[in-house]
Amino acid sequence: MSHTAAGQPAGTQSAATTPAGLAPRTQEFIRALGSPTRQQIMMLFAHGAELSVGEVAERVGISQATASQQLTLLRRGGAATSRRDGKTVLYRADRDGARAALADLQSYLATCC
Amino acid sequence: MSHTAAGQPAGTQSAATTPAGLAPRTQEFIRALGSPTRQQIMMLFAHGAELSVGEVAERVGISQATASQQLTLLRRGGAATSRRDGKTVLYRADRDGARAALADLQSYLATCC
DNA sequence: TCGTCGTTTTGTTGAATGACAATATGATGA
DNA sequence: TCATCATATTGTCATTCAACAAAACGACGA
Repeated sequence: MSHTAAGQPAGTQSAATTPAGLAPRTQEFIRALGSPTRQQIMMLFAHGAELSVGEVAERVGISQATASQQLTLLRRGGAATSRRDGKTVLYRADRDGARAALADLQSYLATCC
Repeated sequence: MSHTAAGQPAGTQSAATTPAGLAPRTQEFIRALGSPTRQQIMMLFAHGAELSVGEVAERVGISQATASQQLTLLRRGGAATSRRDGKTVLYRADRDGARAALADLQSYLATCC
């Protein structure tokens, strides 16, 4: 909604030819969301829901090990965050990461369309 | 193994009021952009540039067959469009497709963050 | 028509990925 | 401490994917 700030992809300052490309972390974000399974996982986080690794595994229908693995990828891609609550680890969508990636994507769209 | 649902009830298919998920075409869009090579190709389309399959192949450093293949995926994902100009086929970013995908992504973000 | 150029499709191969089981790590409570 | 539960890691296997070469398709010009 707000295309304020954000501006250029942080960390990429080559302004000579203006590659108008996506920031590396945005590319990783997109890459993280590029998997059907991980997309499915992200869907579970709608409405700010927080879910444990086991719950994600059960709902998606994958083993707990796989869920943990894929959640790690989502976290590294800036699409999800985690916090510990006792024995369990709760994951949810990464608000800031997603907004940053979307803003970058938007600015890219502005250059190519 | 508790089957306790901490968030949404099972059977999230019927989303009458809230989609709470990405549209299939948006998922395909993201999936299309999930490959580093295809991201690289999309970068070439900055500023509305139109390129032939051969030009894309040369700039990215892949064979022409591979370029054609990847461009097809981008087109199917709604990220690029093509038009024939004589013998060559020119590709460019799909303005409408990208905007639709971004809008969907944005609305999803509104629900999950 | 024929030949050529550009693109698409087909078939194949090596690398990356997703999935699982088994094991290790870490945290809580008795 | 020890036992147990939840998660993370390791090792392995099957599938998917990106890339190429070669053949098929399509469009122009001679």
